[in-house]
Amino acid sequence: MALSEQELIRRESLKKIIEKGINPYPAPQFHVSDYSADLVSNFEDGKDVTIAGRLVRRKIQGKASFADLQDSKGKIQLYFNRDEICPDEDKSMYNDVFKKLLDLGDFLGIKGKVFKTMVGEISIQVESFTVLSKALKPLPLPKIDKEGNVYDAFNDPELRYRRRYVDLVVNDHVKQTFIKRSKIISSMRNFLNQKEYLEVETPILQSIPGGAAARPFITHHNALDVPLYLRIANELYLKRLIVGGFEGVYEFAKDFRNEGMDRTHNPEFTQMEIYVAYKDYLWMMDFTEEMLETICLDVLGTTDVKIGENNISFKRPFKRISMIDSIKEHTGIDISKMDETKLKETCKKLNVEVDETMGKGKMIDEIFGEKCEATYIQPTFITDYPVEMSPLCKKHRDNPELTERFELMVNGKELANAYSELNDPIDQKERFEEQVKLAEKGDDEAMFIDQDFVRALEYGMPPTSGMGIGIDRLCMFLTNQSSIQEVLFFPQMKPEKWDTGPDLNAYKSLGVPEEWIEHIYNAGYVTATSLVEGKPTAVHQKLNGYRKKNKIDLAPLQLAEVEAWFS
RNA sequence: GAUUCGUUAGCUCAGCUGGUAGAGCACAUCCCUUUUAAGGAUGGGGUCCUGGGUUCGAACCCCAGACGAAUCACCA
Repeated sequence: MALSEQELIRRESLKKIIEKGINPYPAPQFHVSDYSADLVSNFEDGKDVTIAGRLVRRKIQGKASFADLQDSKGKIQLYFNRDEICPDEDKSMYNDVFKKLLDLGDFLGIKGKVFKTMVGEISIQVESFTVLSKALKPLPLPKIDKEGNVYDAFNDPELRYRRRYVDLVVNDHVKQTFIKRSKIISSMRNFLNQKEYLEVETPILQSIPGGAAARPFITHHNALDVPLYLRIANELYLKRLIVGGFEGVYEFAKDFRNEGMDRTHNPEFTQMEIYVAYKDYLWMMDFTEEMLETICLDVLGTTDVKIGENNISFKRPFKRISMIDSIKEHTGIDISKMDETKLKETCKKLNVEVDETMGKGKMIDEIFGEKCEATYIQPTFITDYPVEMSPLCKKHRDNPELTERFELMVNGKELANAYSELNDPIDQKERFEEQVKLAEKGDDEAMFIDQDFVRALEYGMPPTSGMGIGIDRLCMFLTNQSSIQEVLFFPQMKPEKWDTGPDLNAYKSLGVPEEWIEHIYNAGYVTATSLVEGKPTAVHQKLNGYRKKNKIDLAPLQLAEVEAWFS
C-alpha cells in the first residue's frame, strides 16, 4: 500500500525522534498519578501530577502552546511554555520535538502542575514530557463546539466497525455505550449471584446442536474425525446440571446461528440462560421483572427508558396476556376452539400467509407475529404458546394444546423467552420424534434428537423453570441503539480485502529492474501480466510520465529496455 | 434473498447541461507568550470504487462487477 503524505511525514518524524536519541516506543512502565477527568472535577491549584494519554489537540502559539491529552477517563488541556520545558540553552525539546516531531494521536507522559488558565480552563502546566508511543496514522479527530455541534464526525459505519479502535478513540459516545454494556452484564451477574445461583460453563463445541430451532455452524474435529457444531443454545446442558442436583445454574453464553445478518442479527450473539429447580414459569415472570427493574436502576438510575421515539417503563409489574387473548384483543377473533382447517380460513381472512407445511401452532404464531407482536411497546409477557412451537416446554396445566411458556416483548421485539421445563422423559422423547418428522418434511431448523438428554431426564429432573434473555438486545434497549452492531465491539463483517503488494518474482522474471517494481505497481500495473498486455510504447510513456510526476529518483526508462520485457 | 440509495483528499462533504477536480478541518512552511469547533499568511495533497462502452472530450451518460447503507422477508 502506498503511504499517504501524512503517513510519510509521520515516519520521517519518527526517524528524527530516534536520531535525537529518544526511544519512541520505550519499555519502562510510566507511573501515572492521576486521570484527566478527576483533575478536572476536583481542581487543586498547584497540585503536582503525572498523567499519560494521547495527544488529541495541539495549538502552537509561539513560545506557548495548548494541547489536549486524552486518557482512559477523558481529556485535559495541557499548557506548554518553551522556557518551562527547556530552562537551559537547548530549546530543542520544545522547538523540535514538541512542535515538529509529535503528531496528534501520539501517546505522551506528562509531568506538571494543575492550574487554571486566564480563560478559566483547568489545565496542566507541563514541566516535562515523555514520548510513550508514536502514532504513524492520523486519527480522524472530530471537533465539538459549545452548542454541541460536531464537525468532521467520524461516522461511516463500515469504517467505524472495521476500525473500532479508532471509533473508540474518537467517539466518546461509542465508548460510553460499551461501558454501559459492561455495567448491564455485571449488574445482571450480581443479581443472579445474590440469589445464590451458580455461574457455569458448558460446551460451545457440541456434537448435537440442541436447545433451539436454528441452523448451526458446522466444523470438524480432526483427532476424533467427527463433525462438531457451534452451539445454538446451551439449554440442554444446563438442564443436565439441574438433573445433577444444582438448585439454579446460569451462563452468559455466546451462541452461533448460521442465518441472515442485519441490524438486529449477528452470527454470534450473547444470551444469558438460567434454570432454577422447583419453579414454574409464573415464578420466572416475577423473577424476570425483578431482574430487569434492578438492572435499570443499577445502570440508569431509573426504570424509564427512551428507546427511539418510545418511552418505556421497566417498573414492575409488567403486563401479562396469553397469546390467544392477545389475538382476540387485536383481531376480535377467538381461535381457542378452532381446528386446523378453521385456522387456515382465519389466516386467509386476516391476510396472514400460510403454506401447506404449517401446523396449528405455526399458524397461531404467524397470526400473533403479524397482528400483535409489534404493538407491545411496554414490557409485556405473552404466555401460553401452542405446543408445536415448543418441544422442550411443559404442557400447560389446564390445556394440553398449549405450553407453559412466555416471551417478554419490549418495544415490539422479543427480549426473553422462558418455560416451565419439560421434565417428562417419555413426553420429551415423543416431542423430539415430532421434530424429526418436521426435519424429514424439509424444515432445516427442526431440532436434532438428543438421546443423552432424554437419558438424563430418565434419571429424573425436578420441576424447573428456565429463561433465556438476549443480552445484545437488552443492551440495545438500554443504550437506545437501533442496531446490534452498535453494541458489539467487533460485529461480523465481510473480510477486508488487503493490498498485499507486488509479486516481486513475477516482475523480475520479465527482466524488470528491482528498483522499478514498486513504482510500476503503484502506477497501476498491479500484476506482471497486466504490464505486458498492451503496447511497449504505451507502457514506456506511462511509466516515464509516472516517474516525472512523482519525481522518482531513477533514470528514465529506455524504450528498448521496456521492449525487452515483452519478449 | 428482493428493492432503493450511495462510494470524490487523512475526516466530513460540494461538484450545475458531459468541457482544466473543489471547500472546511487535518497536514507542511513561516509569524505569534493564555487559546476555546476557529490566531494570521502561504503551500502540498486525488486510481473521482473497479473494468468495459458511448463521446472530440466522462467524477457526471450506458453496461457489468465490488463494497456499503436503508427498507422488506426469516431467525434472537
